[in-house]
Amino acid sequence: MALRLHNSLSRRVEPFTPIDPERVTMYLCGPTVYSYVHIGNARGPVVFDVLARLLRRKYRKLVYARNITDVDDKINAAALEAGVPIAAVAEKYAAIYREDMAKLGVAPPDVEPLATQHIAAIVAMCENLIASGHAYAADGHVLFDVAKFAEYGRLSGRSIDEMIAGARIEVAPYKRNPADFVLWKPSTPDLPGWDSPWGRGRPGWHIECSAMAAAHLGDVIDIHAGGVDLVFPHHENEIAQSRCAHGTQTFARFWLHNGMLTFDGAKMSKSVGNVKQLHALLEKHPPEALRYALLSAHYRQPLDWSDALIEQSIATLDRLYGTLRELVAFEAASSASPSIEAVLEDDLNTPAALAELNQLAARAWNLRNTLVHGFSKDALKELIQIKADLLASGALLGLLQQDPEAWFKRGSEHVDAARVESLIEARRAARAARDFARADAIRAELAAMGVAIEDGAEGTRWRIAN
RNA sequence: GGCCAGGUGGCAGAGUGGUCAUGCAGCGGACUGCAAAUCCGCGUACGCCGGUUCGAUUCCGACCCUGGCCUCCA
Repeated sequence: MALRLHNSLSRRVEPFTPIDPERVTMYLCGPTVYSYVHIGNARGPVVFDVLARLLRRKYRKLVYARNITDVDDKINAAALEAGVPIAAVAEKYAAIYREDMAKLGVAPPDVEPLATQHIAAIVAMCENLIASGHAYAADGHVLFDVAKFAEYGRLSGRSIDEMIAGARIEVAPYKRNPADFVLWKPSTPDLPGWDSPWGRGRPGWHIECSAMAAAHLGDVIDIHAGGVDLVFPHHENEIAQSRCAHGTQTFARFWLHNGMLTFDGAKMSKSVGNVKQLHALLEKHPPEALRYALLSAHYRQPLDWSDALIEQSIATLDRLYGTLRELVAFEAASSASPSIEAVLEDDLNTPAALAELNQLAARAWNLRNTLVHGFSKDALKELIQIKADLLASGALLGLLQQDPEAWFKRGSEHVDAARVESLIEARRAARAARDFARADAIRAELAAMGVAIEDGAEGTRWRIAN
């Protein structure tokens, strides 16, 4: 089956074909590193990580770029407030971002460009746009002249007239047109700045992405992704800058936009104040459950974040890892082609993929039970195939890759395993002696330690209680 | 106000013109000393009103409601 993706440019699902199948290019707008990100900020990186995994299976080479915006007014403000150098703020939160993404199972992108390392390219792009008449310098600023780009507004489906009519911000006097946006702006001595033909200054946000995408992926890229809240103005502006600077008919052939995470009935955002910080959630909950939760809805749909969603994700992973735990004795077959690939190729339908994952696990469980009751060559053959499929499907989603025991004993560093084992042995002895009061007392003691026990045919095993 | 998405069973959430999503929770049963875990079984879901159709949750139209963008934002 062929990969099909929803393209925001056409507002429909289209067959995806890269310009160069030997080198597929994808860009995702990364974070501005001025503070901790919230869980909503992780949705794009997670769902497009699944897309990256899919593309790597299908094509020989993918170049996936996810930038870091390390020059921004918010960073300046955070540094001022903390009384530390601006670069220190950016470096600190960029490092935390990388760590937290790794915990979520997000594979690092092929390139992670920093805005501050592309200043020369940004300045060159501004000069280029001025030379071609698409931008103008005014009052230390460089502005993009939206009237010079006929297709401005096409992605977001709005006209320049509407934008002007709906403008709620005060229009700066140096703008020719209220919709013109900043490519370069002046800096004061206390703020980061670089020398330029227009004086010492710093880049506007939109042009950073255009410059970094061009530097690492080329003038025309296959896929550009980001949150749906970036469609306007950020992505609209990127298209305008890139196409005009490069003289191309296309900037990104496919525009992919993930829906918003909501919380308390509204989009999760710092300005609304209804945020759940990713870093804090990772300390409280199994990271894999957070990833599962983020994949539980289709990426273009809104997803309401809640404790119940996390609990449900943990419960489902318990079941899946519980099945895998029963299958450790069976060696998985090799070179599996994940059966969930087909649904993922249908515009990244991760909920359907998760449903298939559960069905695979159920099938594996049945086969395992069949084998327990009597050896069957066919059942064994199918089981090792399904186990391989389950693991390969999980790998495509970035799930189920840990040792099942590690899942059930996560966070058990605080538990004295030797003591748990000796209590389990004492309980076994009490039960053998039919001293159930003592056996139950031991079970209660274990529960107080945060340990849950499961009696099985082969004895008792333990796990960390949810 | 303009432009976009949506409204599916207790909850989360796919999908489809006419059998089944899937998961969580719940209920009943098996197993267990009792639990837990596991297994088996169960529940007349598609916002509202019209239309098209032999048949619509699925297509069309109106209406109601929710969310997003229009300003920083994943």
